[in-house]
Amino acid sequence: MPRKPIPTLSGVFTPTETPAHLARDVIESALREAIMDGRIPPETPLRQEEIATLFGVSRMPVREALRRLESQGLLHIQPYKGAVVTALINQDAMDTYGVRLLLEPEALRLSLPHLSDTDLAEASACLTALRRARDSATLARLNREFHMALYRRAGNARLLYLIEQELAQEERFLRFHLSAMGTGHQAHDDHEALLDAARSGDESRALARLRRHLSQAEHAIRHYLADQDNAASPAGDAPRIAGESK
Amino acid sequence: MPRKPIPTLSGVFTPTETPAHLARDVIESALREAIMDGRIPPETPLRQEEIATLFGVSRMPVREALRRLESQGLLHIQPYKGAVVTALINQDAMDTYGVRLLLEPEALRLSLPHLSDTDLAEASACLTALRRARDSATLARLNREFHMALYRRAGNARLLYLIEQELAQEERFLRFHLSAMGTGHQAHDDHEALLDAARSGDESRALARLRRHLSQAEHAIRHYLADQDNAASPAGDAPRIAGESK
DNA sequence: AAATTGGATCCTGGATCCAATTTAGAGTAT
DNA sequence: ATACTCTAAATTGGATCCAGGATCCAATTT
Repeated sequence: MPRKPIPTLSGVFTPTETPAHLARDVIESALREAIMDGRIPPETPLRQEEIATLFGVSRMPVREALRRLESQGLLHIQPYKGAVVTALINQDAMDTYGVRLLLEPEALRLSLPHLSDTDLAEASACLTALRRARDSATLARLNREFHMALYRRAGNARLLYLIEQELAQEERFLRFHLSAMGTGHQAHDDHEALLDAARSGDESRALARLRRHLSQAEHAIRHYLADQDNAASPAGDAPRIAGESK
Repeated sequence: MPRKPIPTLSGVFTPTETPAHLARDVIESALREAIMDGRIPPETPLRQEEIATLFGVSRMPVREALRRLESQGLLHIQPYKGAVVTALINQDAMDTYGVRLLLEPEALRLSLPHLSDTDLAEASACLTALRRARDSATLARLNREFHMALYRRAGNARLLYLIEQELAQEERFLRFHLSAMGTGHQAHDDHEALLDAARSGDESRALARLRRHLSQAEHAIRHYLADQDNAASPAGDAPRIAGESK
């Protein structure tokens, strides 16, 4: 009989934390990192006392850190019941691509004329690193960094902030599903073509590449999720989808 | 005589959605309202102790409330220095309009085919209420509600969430400055024309109206802010450029 | 045996106390 | 007078303690 695995926090954090900053900030960023890259999977309940002892502090800074992470959408807190890591909702992932198709081409258009050689070199470095990266976490992170390198000079801080939010969402999603999705080699060609167009400063071609890239990514994920839904019942043990358990 | 049925409690009590008035929640919403209304003007420093005694509680729930308001962008908290109410839209923050020009037309486009008569009636009700509203707070709120009524059926929750964030920013700004800006009669015509186009289902016309509306609003605010800056520093000082200080 | 109830235990919310940091002010020297 | 230093008050950050709600389990009832 399939027991549902209850995630715990054992061995998630390395005990190295240096108190360079305020405790609540250290804890907040540590928890955010851990949630983002999947070391703390969705649905995990976060006990204040447990986290406090893990970091060697009292529950107080933990509480403030949890409060902020809740506002950032990473946690769900219920009164007297505690904090639970937010589930990855498939619909949210799809919605994100709709938003990104609006925001990112505009950011690229604004940024393109101001891109320096250094920016392009950094983007290129991301691609070479992407080629030899193996684990999903690194792949997802490099993917985000590549995109941001191209948008960086857009000059609209609010726009860039929103894009970063969306990319963080995607990064978290990919960290969980990339290995099961079959790498996505076509995304690599898209990236190369996009960088190439950006190098030549060809706005319309770059925008077209970017739009195609995002559309294909959306299509791939949509297919992947549909397959998962179909395979959910007959196949014995498809990769777990967050929120599936009871 | 039929036996009297055994009475039960089903349906006697409304399933109250606010089970417990936690102090931190009460304080959070009270502070948010006060900040949005302008009872607490921008740049005001918020002392934890002062708020705590005002609400008859300790500083603890105040701290958690402040922490969340910070994440919502209404406060700015610095370590050991405390919380100050965030400044309103200024010259640097005008790029929210650039974002809105991307997000809102798309939301309208997606929503337009699914708008029901009820939706249109609600939007219309907002406009009639707008016509007789006098205070800035009501005007600003109705403006937001009118826009959201038209976007409501877009079907992309993430998109709608982002738009609500942007509209909330504008609402707070308008509450403060609408009276000084000269009401904005042209905005009213814009709204009428937009609703009219939405009623007829004419997508291209509705989108054009909306884009024009947003552009004009941006233009009006930009002008207003420029005038304020000039009036603030008559002759002697050069007008402050954002980011110039220090 | 199933359902309801009483209660032990765990966990969170809030209060109070202490430590760390900033800020204001007094005092002194230049 | 101005600038600088040092101290004390004010304010925030964190620890500890207690109260209240949630959850689980045994005891009692039906």
